[in-house]
Amino acid sequence: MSEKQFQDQKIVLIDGHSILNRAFYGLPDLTNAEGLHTNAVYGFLNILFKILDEEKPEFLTVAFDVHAPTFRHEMYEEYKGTRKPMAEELREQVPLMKDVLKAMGIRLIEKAGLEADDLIGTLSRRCEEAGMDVVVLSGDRDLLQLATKKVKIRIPKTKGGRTEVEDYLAADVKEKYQVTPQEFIDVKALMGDTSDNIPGVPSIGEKTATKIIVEYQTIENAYAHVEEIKPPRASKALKEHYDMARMSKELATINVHADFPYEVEEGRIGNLFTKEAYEWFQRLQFKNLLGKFEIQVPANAIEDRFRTVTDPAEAQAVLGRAASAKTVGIALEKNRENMLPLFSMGSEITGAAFAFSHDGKEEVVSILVGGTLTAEALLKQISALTESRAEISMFDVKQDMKNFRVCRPENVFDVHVAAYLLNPLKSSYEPNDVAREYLDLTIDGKLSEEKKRCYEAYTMYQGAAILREKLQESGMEALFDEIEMPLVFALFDMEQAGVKVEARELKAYGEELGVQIEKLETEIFELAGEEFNINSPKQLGAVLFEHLQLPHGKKTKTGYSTAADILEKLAPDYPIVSKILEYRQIAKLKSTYADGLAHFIQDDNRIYGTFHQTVTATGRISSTEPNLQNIPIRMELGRQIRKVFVPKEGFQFVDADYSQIELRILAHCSDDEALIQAYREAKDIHRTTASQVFHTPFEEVTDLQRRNAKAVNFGIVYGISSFGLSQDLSITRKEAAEYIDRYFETYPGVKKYLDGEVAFAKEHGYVTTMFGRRRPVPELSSSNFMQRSFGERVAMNSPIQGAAADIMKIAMIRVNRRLKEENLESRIVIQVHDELLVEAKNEEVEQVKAILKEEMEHAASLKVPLIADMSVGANWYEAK
DNA sequence: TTGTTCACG
DNA sequence: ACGTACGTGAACAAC
Repeated sequence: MSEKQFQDQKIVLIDGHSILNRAFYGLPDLTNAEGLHTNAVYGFLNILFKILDEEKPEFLTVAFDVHAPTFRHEMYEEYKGTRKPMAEELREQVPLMKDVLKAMGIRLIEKAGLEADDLIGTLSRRCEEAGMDVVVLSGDRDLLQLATKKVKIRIPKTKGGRTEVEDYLAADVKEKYQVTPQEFIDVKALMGDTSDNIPGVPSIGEKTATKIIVEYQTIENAYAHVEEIKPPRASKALKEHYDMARMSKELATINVHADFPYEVEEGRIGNLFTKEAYEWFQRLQFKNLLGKFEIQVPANAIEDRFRTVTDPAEAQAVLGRAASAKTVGIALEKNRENMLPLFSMGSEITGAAFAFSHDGKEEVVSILVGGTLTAEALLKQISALTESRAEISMFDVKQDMKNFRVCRPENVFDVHVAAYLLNPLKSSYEPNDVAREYLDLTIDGKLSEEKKRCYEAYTMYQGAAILREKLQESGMEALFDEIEMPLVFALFDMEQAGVKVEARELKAYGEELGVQIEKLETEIFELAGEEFNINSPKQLGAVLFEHLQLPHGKKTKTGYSTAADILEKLAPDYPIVSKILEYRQIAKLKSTYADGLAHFIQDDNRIYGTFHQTVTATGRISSTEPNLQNIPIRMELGRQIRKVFVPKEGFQFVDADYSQIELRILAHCSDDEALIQAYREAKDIHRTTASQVFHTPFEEVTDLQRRNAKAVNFGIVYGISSFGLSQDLSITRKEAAEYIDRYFETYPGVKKYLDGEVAFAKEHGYVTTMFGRRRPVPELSSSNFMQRSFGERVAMNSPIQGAAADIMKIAMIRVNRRLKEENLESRIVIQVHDELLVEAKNEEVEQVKAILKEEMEHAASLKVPLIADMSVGANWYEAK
């Protein structure tokens, strides 16, 4: 190696086994489709890319021991005599790792008779002498002895799921361990290291070892002054075991003068993202990492068929052919970030891709706005296409409607919604996920925008047929066609309507809360005798349960629980606790509702929230930005906020909510005679249950008995457990179990039904609602008791909660349709699971009430009556 | 980002 | 012996 040839260039040296080991224990078990374990390889690559990104080195080499070492973790277990089975899952990833690194063209080094430590030590020394900057990556602190001014040791640590890296130059070692890297060896020689089979000197630990070396630098020098060493215990130990210390030092010293051939140039980093690497990443299903590849290896030849068109006449011709196709996949691109719904007409289309089959030939065309083709013209052409008889397949139709007002309910297929129905448990349904999962088409890598759009359109085109078939196979085609797709448009209308909010009154309400908060704060600090952040569970826990010594209840992972149910038990005895509860309540109202809602009020005094159709596991709708489904009602102070939700001038609110829809569904599905009878006779169901469960005449049921029975009824719907019920009612588990037993004696059909659902779920892996909606229950096959119990509760709850959601969706579609067909100006503005809020024109109120009642009560025909209660008011508070 | 708390059905 | 009621979303603190 010629002198200073590589001056100021940088090399990264990696301790292969050690990093692989770290990655393995830092990540949950991952396997690819073939069942290969991949977590260690995946973790290694992530750390590798992170380091390369930060260091930007010219050279890279990964060192391995020739024989896979017994991993540190296992040796420790062995030493403790509690050895666990060999981590075969890790062992099998070693050759895999090497293959992947080779595919990326990375220099590997391993030498019989030399440990990776020695290879790295020697290389780091040689490279430093060649004038290079050296970065050593290892999970092992032994390598700290290699640190110099130019050799940086980097040690990745997994901290709460994320990897952080500790960096050590020579000075950093000194700072942290009080000794130089060279002296670090001597410290270790004294203290020993069981995991590395370094004996050390008995009775000398880290503290004493460090003290001795700080004073004497080496064990040899320490031995020369052995009589002076304090404490006497250490002095004696060193005198007796000096040989051991010398031997330990030898063992602990990394050889930096090993003899093996190596040319720096061999480690030069080339293109890591080779075709071979891409294939490996695909096989191992590292889809996040595929994005790093510049080159796209086409999964098949479709990309060759992509075309880009910018000429208006040609665009017209393409869309003309599309209009006569059976199905057209469309992907639209807009210019600006999503606008507020009210002004969304301002979004401009910048391009669109279309995929379809014409005369037996597939076309995938990207049309670009610009030059002679205007946004307006393109949008017009697209509108004409959506008016044709072709089935239009898109992703997230509601969003495209907001941007461009395209599509008709009659001929549209929303891939997003279809993918959700097929598996409602996923957290996202990106077009690329759909392509990979259903079309076996991996779309990754850095692609031009046009190509991305082509792929998306192609996915929509192919996806429509494939997803439809899957929906049909799983009995959800009618649910999709008759409920979910029409609902897209009902939700769109609802979002467009928005809801009016009195901004000034909301502000006044918030200010009033602010005054109360300040007052409470002062009082709490007074009672606590100190000031602290009441919003911090950690600080609050410290004040209550440590400083003030209040009896604490259960603990959370991070400390004492300060949840309301714990504090409520203390409130009667400690005034500070009830003040805190009050503070919490009011602070929540101010931050989340008063201040939170104010953000969303537009210039027209309306709030336009988003209602999501593809979020919940059960089929319910969810609401965000803001969440309009959790506006306070239970407590009077919070309930006041509903007064700021108002209908516009000349309108009133009509609110309609289902009466106990879930219990009625339970009655229907379980076919339980007594429950059906009770509902048919329009009896007070909680009182009836109380009367039966507590063997008390109907007329003599006490309020407490009724309240308890109500909790049991709720519990049944949630998938009852005696523990849950006992918590809710503050009774013993035994008593709760008795309530449940008596409930099931009263309603044997319910017991049979719930058991049946669990059995079905165990056999098939999913449950369904009466409308065919599925929810997978993977937890049921878990070996973990907790998980499995959760699965059982889910199996009992989902068919009921899901059916209620289905029924409400049907009602919404029909109500919305009738409001429009009957040319009314009234609109649904909010849905809260079993409740619809309608902004109704004064003259239309009676008609709206009739429509709501009729459509809600007849949305499904059950064995018991379905009842919806109506109420009219000048704000949401009054209309409830 | 993750955990805790709490608002709703 | 385990440690829970079912389904959501937002604010805040702390890592």
